[in-house]
Amino acid sequence: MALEDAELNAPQAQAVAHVKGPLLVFAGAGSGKTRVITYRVANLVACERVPPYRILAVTFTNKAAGEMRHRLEGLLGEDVAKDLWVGTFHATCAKLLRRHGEAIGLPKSFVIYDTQDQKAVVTRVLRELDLDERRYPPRTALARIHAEKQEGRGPDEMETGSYLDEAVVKIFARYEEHLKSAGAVDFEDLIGRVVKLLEDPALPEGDTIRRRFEHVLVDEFQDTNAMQYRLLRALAKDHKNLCVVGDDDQSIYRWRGADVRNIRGFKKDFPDAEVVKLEQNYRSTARIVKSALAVIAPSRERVPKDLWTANPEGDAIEVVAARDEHDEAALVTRQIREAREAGTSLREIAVFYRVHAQSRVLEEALRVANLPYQIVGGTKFYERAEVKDALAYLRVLVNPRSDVDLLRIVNTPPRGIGATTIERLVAFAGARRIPVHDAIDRVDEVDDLGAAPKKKLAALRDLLARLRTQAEHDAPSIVLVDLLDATGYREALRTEDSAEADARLENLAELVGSIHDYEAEARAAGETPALTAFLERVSLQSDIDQMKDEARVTMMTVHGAKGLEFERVFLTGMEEEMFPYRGMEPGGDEEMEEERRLAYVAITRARRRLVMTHTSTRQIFGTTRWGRPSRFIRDLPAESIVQRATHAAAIPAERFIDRASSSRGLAPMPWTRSRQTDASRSSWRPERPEPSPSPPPSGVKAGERYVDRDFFDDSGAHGAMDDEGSIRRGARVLHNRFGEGEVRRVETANLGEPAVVAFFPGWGEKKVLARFLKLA
DNA sequence: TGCCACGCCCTTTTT
DNA sequence: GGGCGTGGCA
Repeated sequence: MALEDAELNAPQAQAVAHVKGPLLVFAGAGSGKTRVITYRVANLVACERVPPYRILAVTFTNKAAGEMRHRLEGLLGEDVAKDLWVGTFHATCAKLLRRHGEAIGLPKSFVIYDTQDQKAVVTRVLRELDLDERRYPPRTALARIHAEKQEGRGPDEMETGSYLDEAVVKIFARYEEHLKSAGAVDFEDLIGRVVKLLEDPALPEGDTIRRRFEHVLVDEFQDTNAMQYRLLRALAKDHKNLCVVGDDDQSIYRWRGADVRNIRGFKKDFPDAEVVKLEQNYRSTARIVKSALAVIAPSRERVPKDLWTANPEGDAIEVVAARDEHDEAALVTRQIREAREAGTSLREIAVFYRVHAQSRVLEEALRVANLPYQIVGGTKFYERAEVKDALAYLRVLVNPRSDVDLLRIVNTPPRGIGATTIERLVAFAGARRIPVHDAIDRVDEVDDLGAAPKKKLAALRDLLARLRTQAEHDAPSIVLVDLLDATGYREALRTEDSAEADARLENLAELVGSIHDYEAEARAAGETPALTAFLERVSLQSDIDQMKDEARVTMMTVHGAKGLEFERVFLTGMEEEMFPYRGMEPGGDEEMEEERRLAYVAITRARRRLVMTHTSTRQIFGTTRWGRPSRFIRDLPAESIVQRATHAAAIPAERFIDRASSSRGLAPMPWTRSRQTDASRSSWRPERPEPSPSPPPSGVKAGERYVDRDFFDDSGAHGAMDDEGSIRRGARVLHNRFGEGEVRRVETANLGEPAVVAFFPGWGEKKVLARFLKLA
């Protein structure tokens, strides 16, 4: 029976299983946080006889939700687990709104606007209000709107101080109008609308929802924002069975409204809450745990916790200086290869970076070295233009009022409906405050349109009507396939016959595949596949959810790594201004605190081996940055680390000699360990490089610094990589359609994928994506 | 109207 | 480095 499972008897899980009422669990990194929640849920069902459909467990990512569900299936059996409500904040709210949204005027077929869609709305609003896009960048306005909505304020409740604020209020108000008219919601609305349902005493639905859940459990509670917390409190208002699990040291989403005070002040809102601290780390070696603690310790405001581990000391953490990002990538690649040869599975290896922009060079190096990898995040599949186009068609079929979607496809593929026509149509719709689709229905009334455009618009209207009829009875995948043909979308790409078009067709095929997957899952769950459900799933899915458990190296941002763990972790770009990252605006102490917590998260992902790399120079965003080692490196305990430099970093290029002290002949490595004062620790001011002491002769002992020229003799690294038997200039290659050819140039296609220009006899020069080629 | 080329802009993290 | 918008040209 479930309760005999060894996992259920783990001490940390037992500690909280039977507590009633509000419960706060501080779960340190690697202390078995998810286990706490799953055990508690299992216990509620198995021992307390709580019906599974009356338990709600909320997470932040679909992946976390999926994992939790999976574990619960193991503990309780699929039959029982399927009735549990396990999902992300957003997915859970979407589900509730599908059921009860009509009470607050939300149509059943509402669509969810993602960031791109929201930006399109704001851009349109700016035009309508005749505001200059330069003075009021959509991004900024949108950021402001979200910040307000995350606090639960509408345009009327906004506090205004400046002239800019006044404009934002107008934009905000109009933005909301557009969403309402389109039958659309943004991410904030999903939460906000459910809060509205729950808090409005005039609505019976609030009580219905409240009564439905007897127990509410929340994972990663430190990342909740004001509205999410309000939602939780509203849900648990009557029974107070609210169990929150989190770690304030791992709060890394302040920028998106997360408020650490929710977890730090939980006890104030729920004075009778039981508080449990889980401080034993089961995941990492002692050296890794100590290093993580050393990095988080200087944090100014944290709930005191003593993370400890009974695990062995483990290997020293390697801190490696590289010359530049290519040198860094070569080093990482080399170490990954060695790890694989030593028997570590690639699925147990991860490469982290602070920002996506760092991934390209690393990716290139892994690809050339023939090391399989997956990149999590970055340009997302569902955000690719052709995929968005296809989804826009589907969404228009479901909800014709969605202007963003309609305007996206009105002339895609080109069907002779030009900018002028669209402008007049939109003006007509705007003046009457009706959706654009309705304006097309009444196209004859649009006086300033000529006969030809009217005819074309009418043709589009009829096409969409036909497709809509079909969508009512056919399966979503069939609708999509037919739609791509009926609209001429696929044909347009075929005719284009370029590498990019091939890739787009490929992506569309993948989209059809993902609908098939969805349909299979829906049928397995006993549901009829529906377009709305598929679209909702797409809107709420992130790349981290797509992560496959395959034998390949995982590359991701540190944010993406939260909640995951790997045997071996490479933490790259550990330079001041890269990590801690410094964006356009200077950033305050709060942000520095968050960077520190982010570093803590990164370090605690590693089970056994951790390598940190930093470079002297780095090309990023088109310019060169000179970086000094990150302050987080200097916080590491000397006895837990070993420092090295690559060969290239040890013999710096001439241009550095003036900057560093050339007499020593070493790359600048100003990393004498010293405890910083509080003032300099939390400030973004560039610190003075400390003078490097002369390098000591070295063995491989922790705490020492040395340059191992034999080990890191990668001076020929780039040349070596070219010999890996990969596609390069002059190589003979095979293509499905064009046959055998010779590579003329290697380049990066617009889609960010490696592409080559090759000469194929009988076809001439063709640009093709590298993945469609084999070596001849 | 549609295509292409140029130039300008920005540049974190994500449900 | 790259995405996007604009402007000129067919």
